[in-house]
Amino acid sequence: MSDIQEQYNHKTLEPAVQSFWESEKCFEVTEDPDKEKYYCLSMFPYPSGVLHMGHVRNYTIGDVIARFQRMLGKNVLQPMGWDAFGLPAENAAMKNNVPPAKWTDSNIDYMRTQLKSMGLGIDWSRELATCKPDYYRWEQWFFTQLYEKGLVYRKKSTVNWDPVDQTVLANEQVVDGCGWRSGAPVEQREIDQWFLKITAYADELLDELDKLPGWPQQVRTMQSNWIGRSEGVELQFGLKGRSENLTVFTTRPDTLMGVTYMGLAAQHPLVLEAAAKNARLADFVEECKQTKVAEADMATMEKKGMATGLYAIHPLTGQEIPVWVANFVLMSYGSGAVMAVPGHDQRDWEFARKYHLPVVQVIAPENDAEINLDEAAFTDKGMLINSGAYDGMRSEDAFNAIADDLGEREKGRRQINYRLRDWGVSRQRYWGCPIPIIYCDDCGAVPVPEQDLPVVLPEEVSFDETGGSPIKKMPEFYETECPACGKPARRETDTFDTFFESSWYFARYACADNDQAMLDERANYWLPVDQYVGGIEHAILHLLYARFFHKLMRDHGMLDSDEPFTNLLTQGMVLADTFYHEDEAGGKHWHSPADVDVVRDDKGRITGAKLHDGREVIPSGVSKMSKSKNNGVDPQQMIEKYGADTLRLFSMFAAPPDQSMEWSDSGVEGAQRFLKRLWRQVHEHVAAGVVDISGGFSGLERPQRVLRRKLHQSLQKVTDDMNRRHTFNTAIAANMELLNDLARFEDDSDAGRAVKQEALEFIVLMLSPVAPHACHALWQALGHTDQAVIDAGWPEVDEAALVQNTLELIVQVNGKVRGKVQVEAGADDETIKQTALANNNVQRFIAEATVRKVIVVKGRLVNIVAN
RNA sequence: GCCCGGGUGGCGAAAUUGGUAGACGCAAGGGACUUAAAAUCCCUCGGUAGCAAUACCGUGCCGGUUCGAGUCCGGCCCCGGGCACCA
Repeated sequence: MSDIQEQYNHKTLEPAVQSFWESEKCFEVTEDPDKEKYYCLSMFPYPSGVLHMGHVRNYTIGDVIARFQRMLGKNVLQPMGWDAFGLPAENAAMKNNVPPAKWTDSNIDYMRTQLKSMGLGIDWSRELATCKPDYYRWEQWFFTQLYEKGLVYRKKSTVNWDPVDQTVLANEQVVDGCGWRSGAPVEQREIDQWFLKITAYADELLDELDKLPGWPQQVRTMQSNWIGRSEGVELQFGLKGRSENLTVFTTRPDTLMGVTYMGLAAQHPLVLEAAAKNARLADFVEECKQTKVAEADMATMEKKGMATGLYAIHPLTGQEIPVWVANFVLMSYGSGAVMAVPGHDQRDWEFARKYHLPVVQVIAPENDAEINLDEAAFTDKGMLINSGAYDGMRSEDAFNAIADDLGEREKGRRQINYRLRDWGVSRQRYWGCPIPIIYCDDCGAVPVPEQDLPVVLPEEVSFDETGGSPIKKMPEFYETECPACGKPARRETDTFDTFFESSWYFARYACADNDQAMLDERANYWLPVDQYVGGIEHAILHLLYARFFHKLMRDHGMLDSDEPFTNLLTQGMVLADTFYHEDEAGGKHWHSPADVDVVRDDKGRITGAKLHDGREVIPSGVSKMSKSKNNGVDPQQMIEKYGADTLRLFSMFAAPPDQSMEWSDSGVEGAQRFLKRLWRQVHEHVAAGVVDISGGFSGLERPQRVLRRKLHQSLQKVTDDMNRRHTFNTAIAANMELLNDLARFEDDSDAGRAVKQEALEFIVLMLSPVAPHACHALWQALGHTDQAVIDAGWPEVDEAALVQNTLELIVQVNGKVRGKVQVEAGADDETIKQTALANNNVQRFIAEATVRKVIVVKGRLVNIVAN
């Protein structure tokens, strides 16, 4: 690496620097008690085939942070692996007739070379793939441990069923209510599935959100709302002529006297019993099954119901209340029954209006506000009316009085409820980790004993056209013996939700080579992850499951920490322009931005767009890069054309990491222009010899002092941007500004060249996390031939260089800027006031008025209030 | 429908704790260099008026708090993410 290239050429530079890092094992790390550790983790990719720009953005952010922390002297771990189980492999298997394992393996091989060409500082010795038995055996083992602890159970739950293909469909595979392959309307079907008791950890998962100041507030809020802790009352309504009760939960017991009907889920046993004797009700129950199992669909569908003929008994008044079946009540949440208060709940109100059920007001506003229950429900708290003994109480007092009265009569009790539901982990799919359970006619469900693990997923399989899981049709897989009694038994053919694998991979990286245990003491050295980086779309599910799993592993004695990720950065999406043309039938055909030239007017506004062959297409704004809009940009082509440094620089410069980022070809060219300009300026400087600046700076002339002050101010800002704010776009902009100043700084004196040497060195150091290949070479060019830039420390601010003698202040009159004044740095408020009032333009605005007040904001501005 | 974000020049954005709105970059226009092109360098660049100094308007919409609001508060509109089987 001694030959310095005069011309910037990423094609020779980048592979050379990458092989230096590889041969020197620069990023392979071990536990070092003498150094502060820093674990920087990016969400691992699904091996879909090729890297996309979302990956590039994610891994560049992670790499910039990792490299910056390394320059701060920390022992930095940055690992990588593959979230390798999942649905796309099965789809590809059917489309291309290749087994998912083979498809996945070759995707991993290709994507690994792509990642390496990005120049990421990754410790590849820890690489893992979740589809390998040496990984998933441990989650099978852990599942059996959780089973023994009672944290795992089996219950019926609802899935999307394709009645033609006779398979379970993922929500994604249901398009407009029909199976995407068969086109048949989907039905809900209840099947036995395995669940993890995440609700047992609901309180801790909620409370510890407050102990995660390094997480974005929006993610904490979303998780908090998802867990949805609410305090209310669980109460029983009797049933006329029957012995059983209906149990419901309400957060508004103060409205109990306003209950006018009850709602039951279509799958509720009482409804099914009634439907057996009532054909119309049976038809309605069938109709309720014709819906996709997704909350958004449930919430937006037309609310429908039907009377069951049953009557509930009000627990306090003894009044008879009609029991309805309602399609929006779900059997799988709570008890499958709700009490309806149409006067004070909007959904109940709409249902009541539709079916002419009575609406009773039992809460009145505490102020004299007018309300009209013919227009909408009144959902605020207030004063009780029409509620017998409770009349005149405020909602809060009535809550307690009614809860107490229900308690005394043994009809109810206070209860904490969660919106969070237990985690269903069963999937009726092939390409996943087999659930280690054996079903025996005599012994029931028996966990696979430790010595028989792993249950290996057969990899030589073929799919039929229905897309059903091949192992469900493979007796050689599912026929086995009961581990308890030895009789013939059947192996579970469902696999785990792929969130299972991604819930603990961050811990496995610490000890991926251990074939004796899931985790070892090295996990406690590296965990918790200091910085986690990934897409905002994972704000709830993945991050909540990973937090839950971490606590499970802690409570199993494998980890000491309470939370897996100390700091979280949620990156925004990558967007690009879209273009289409319409065919005669009105169908849209999307064209890749790479095939389109935009047409602009003389102000640069886009007025139209044309394909390279001249055909007109319609610009349709920006949206997330996707196959459906054909607006993806291939990172590999970008790396070949411009180099990894340019691609990294552009993706960090175009927007702050947590915002969405718009792709721009000319923006990429701008990034390359800047790198070339830096390259040229460094080489022009060193052509006259490198300068030794170890002796420090003294006796500088004013322009030299000004440049040096700007340099150290910029360093201060960039350090804060990199460390605290993670606004890499403004860190890069500050370096661009510096380089602009430096280009204008023409001073070939010894002192001038020393100032320039320092500035160039700092710029190279500050940019090296973003553009590590170019900065590696430039650091050598600047005379550091015995030290790689990754081993150079982050530069330090010279406080003496920051000192400023005069300050420029803004002068406002009534909040509007009217002038600028120069004052001595130490000037007192009175001097500042007088200087401001003396300003010519300021005088114009206060001459005719009386000065009422003068506000001096130190170091910033003076505001003169006058009228 | 529910939860969470976002909306600033022609475009991506900046303004960090309520204190100069538009840093930095892209696009565009003008110029230098060149036989020419590319590359590079210099200048202009929110709108209106003005030779200019400067003035008025301007951060999705309506209202409020404040000496001062892109930033805080209330109400709306639009766009995006998530909603438990895409990952």
